[in-house]
Amino acid sequence: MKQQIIELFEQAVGVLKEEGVIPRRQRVQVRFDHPRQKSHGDLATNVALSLAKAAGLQPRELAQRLIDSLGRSPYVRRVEIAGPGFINVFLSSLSQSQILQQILDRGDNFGRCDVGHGEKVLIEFVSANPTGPLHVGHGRGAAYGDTLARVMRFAGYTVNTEYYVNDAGRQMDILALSVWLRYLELCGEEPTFPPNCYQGDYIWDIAATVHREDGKKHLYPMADVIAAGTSPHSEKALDAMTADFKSTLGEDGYKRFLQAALDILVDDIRSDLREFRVEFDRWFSERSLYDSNKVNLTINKLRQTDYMYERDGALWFRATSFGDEKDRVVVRESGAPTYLASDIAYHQDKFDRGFTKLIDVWGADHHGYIDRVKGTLAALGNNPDDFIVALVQFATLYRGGEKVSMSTRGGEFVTLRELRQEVGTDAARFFYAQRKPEQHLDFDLDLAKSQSTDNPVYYVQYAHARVCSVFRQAKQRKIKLEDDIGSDFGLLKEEAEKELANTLAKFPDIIATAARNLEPHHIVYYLRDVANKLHTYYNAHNILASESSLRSARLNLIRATKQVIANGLDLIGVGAPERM
RNA sequence: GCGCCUGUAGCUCAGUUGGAUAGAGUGUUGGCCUCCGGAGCCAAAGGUCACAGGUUCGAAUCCUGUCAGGCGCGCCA
Repeated sequence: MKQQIIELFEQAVGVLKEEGVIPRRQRVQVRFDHPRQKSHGDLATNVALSLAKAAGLQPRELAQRLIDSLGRSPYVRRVEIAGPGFINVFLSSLSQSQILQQILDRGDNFGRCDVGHGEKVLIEFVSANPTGPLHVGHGRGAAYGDTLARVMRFAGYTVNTEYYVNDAGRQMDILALSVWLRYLELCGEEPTFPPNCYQGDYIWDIAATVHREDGKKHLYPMADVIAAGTSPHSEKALDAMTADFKSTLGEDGYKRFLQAALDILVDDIRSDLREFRVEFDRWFSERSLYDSNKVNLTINKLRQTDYMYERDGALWFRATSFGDEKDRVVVRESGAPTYLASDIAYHQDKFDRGFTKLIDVWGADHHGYIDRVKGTLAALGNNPDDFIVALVQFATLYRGGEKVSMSTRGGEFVTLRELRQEVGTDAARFFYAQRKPEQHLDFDLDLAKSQSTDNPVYYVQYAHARVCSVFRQAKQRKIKLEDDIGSDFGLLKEEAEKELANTLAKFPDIIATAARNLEPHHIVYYLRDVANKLHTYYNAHNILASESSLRSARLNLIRATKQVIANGLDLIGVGAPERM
């Protein structure tokens, strides 16, 4: 509907251009928004204000000229000039009927639009190291990334989602070592377990699996593994330990522990996310980039540019040329590539696969990493603006008004699984979806858990269930619902009905805004608005008790409402229950 | 010290890319079911949009500076 009004005004602008009132070369973007105040009409535009200078006219005068050149439309009841030169448009009741019919016709597809023009987008999110279960911080990234993917798909982008599995590198060595040490304990040994190894109980579970399947096959004396003369607590000593561990067990032994850990941990993460209603199109292995030699190839390509140099035996990327604070090491003095090396290869690979827009969802603590990745991509000849990082701030949990303390280091954190079990997936996803990503999130566990009026999830779901309930009643009273198709929406003259219909009409706009700005939280606020309008209407007017043709129109109005709520909730990964 | 994010009602937060008299939820106070689900509705009260300048028809929004909080500044990821 809004689009049609925009076109109407664009034509009027065209006419004025013909007449020379507006300079022909002037670029004009007609925009309409929904005024806060009802007296300002259904839609309002500021074109006259923004073009006044170029036209050399007073804004109000230009507004009048525009209105004079306006074609007729059955959807427009009247237009007026207001304030400094706004043009307010009042829609006809026909436009209202039109939109309601459209909602019913399009059903699950109502709200779809094409702001994306099919652009190929790759959204990478979560990508937590497979070194333990996901915690509530990952949960926020998961909820945001998944919702964003759904919204962008709905808005006409071709979206793929990926989880980048960091199954290579130093952390993996430490993981495998941690499992082996626990395995030794299961074999009856008493190894010293360094504090910088992984402490979580799940390491025991993995070790137990290997122990059960392989027996004492991998039992070697600890002495072979502890490098002489180093403190067992330093990072360097840990590196020495992992190196000795690998040579002692050999390639096969090492891989046995690593793979056992990866299989269990990645599976666990996958099922955890699935129950959170988050599924990925692809789980991309970091190791595969090494196996296919892509890391080397990409680095060699970079070497051919002026942005790489050697210093202190290491290979550096000249990140400062791209606004980064300092240059960055890509290949260490030891010859081992850094995390950046595989990241360059991975992101270049995304472009190579034909994606033209890359969106990465990262924790806010990684923001210092953006410039260097952007820089490498630019150095490789890509447009750095096609690489977008959405930073997600951490969530702080509150229970009983108290902050729940969390430290990843000691393995003492609230897991996503615990959160799900405590508050449920619906509430958890709804709470995450409420905030824009860069906002700090205070997550009130008691509120999310409460099955009461306080909980905002129920407010929206209740509206949906309520409509379902009316239809159940209608059925019970043997009201013929077949007649509802094609009912006369012109009969809906109550203020509350117009308000509700008007709100429903905004849905496609909300989707477009959410997708364009990568801000799905708009949908949550919108749904609350829809629910409120529905509840208000419901309280003020009796639907089933009204005369049959009016009743039919009213039933279809709330049926359309139910549809919009269901569509919106689905986008944020929350269920729309028929009863509660 | 430098960089990024944040600062809006008692509390938690929106604010449609610069629009008209800044809005929700929650909390407080007061109303509303003989009736389709009261997990609901209506109303009142609550504001120096952190502060100071600037840009213009017009600023919570853009620019500069200051203050406060969070995060980051590794040949870790």
